Amino acid sequence: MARTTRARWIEAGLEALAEGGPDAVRVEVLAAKLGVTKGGFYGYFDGRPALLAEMLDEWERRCTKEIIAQADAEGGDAVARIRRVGQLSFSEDLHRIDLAVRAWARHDPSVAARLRRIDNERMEFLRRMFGAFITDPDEVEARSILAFALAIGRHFIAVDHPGHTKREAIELAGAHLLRPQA
Amino acid sequence: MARTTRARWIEAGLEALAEGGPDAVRVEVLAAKLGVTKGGFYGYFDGRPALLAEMLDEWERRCTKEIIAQADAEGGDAVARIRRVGQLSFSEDLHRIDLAVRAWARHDPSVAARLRRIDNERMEFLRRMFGAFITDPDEVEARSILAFALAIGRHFIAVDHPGHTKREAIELAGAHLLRPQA
DNA sequence: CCTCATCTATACGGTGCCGTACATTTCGTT
DNA sequence: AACGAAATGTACGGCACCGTATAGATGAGG
Repeated sequence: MARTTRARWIEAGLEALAEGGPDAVRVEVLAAKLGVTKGGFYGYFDGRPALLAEMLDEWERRCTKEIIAQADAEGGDAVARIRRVGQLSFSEDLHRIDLAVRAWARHDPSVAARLRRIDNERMEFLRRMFGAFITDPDEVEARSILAFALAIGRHFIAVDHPGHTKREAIELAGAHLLRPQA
Repeated sequence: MARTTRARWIEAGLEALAEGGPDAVRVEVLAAKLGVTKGGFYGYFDGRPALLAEMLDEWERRCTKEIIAQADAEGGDAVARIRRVGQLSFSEDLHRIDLAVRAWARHDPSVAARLRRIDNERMEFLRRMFGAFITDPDEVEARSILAFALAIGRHFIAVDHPGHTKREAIELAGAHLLRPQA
């Protein structure tokens, strides 16, 4: 049994969310993508809103559990850990969903509330890391925000960097933030 | 005549876009909001896609013409001008549309192309301004990106700042970027 | 092999929206 | 005041999707 499991619906939902935002998460469209009809869907979920809620649960789970734990566990100095978070927590695969959730949160308070929990955890992590080599708390806060804003903002900004690849340009900004305190 | 002008449809469209994204721009909904039926709409526009295109035209016009010109015109030193751009170009009213366009651009290449034009202009402005008191071009690029990312990213991040208001925290980050070169 | 629970396909009515066709109102012009 | 163009209202067919009902397929356990 469980030929089209609950998890597969959620996965397909997250994929659609990443691709086209919450409005692209349509039951019949997901069914088609899964190669079935929507017949079974309503056995698993109490309608479309229920699916959206469970998608958010799943997203939240992935963010909290897997990411920061992993980054913390592997050790290394503060700079190395920030770098790793910049590549894990903000890794491509998860990021597509993440960015879609952020856009979604801008006009849905309940999503915004969930995002706030996640973001506060990430921000706390950044503060700890910057705090490891910077003493001035205002400076820690400033760099933490800038690092966060860079990680998110870069995906919403469409600029060319004459003389650099986009990646190099972002690296430049990252290096600026990781510099020892003046 | 022109009781419900072309401009009113576009304005309502931009408002809906800011509020709920491109999927919220529905002809019949806008009509209701304008207190008319959709009867007249198709006299002005060649369907919904045409309205979306013209909305983008209007947004683009507002960004380019009015903003940077105004910021440049008023003069002042580089720091003052960056600050002004941080409050004009990134002013609340325009920003709501701006952010919606950014989210939109992530899954619509034609929108992304328009955004790229706009963002390159803004980035050029930032480079000029930072270039006025920083010599190292890599440093200029780094700070420009960070400033841009902060201006955009802060609206997609939902963090609390213990001991600060959000505004104060952003100010901290801004001050960090505007500091004279080490 | 048969049976029952589980999952799926099909069919249906309802809703919100698109775009068109045409009738109707409104207002400047004569 | 009457005309005609511009703007609007009304009505229609179509589409995509939701959620429900029900019948059929499928696979585990006897």
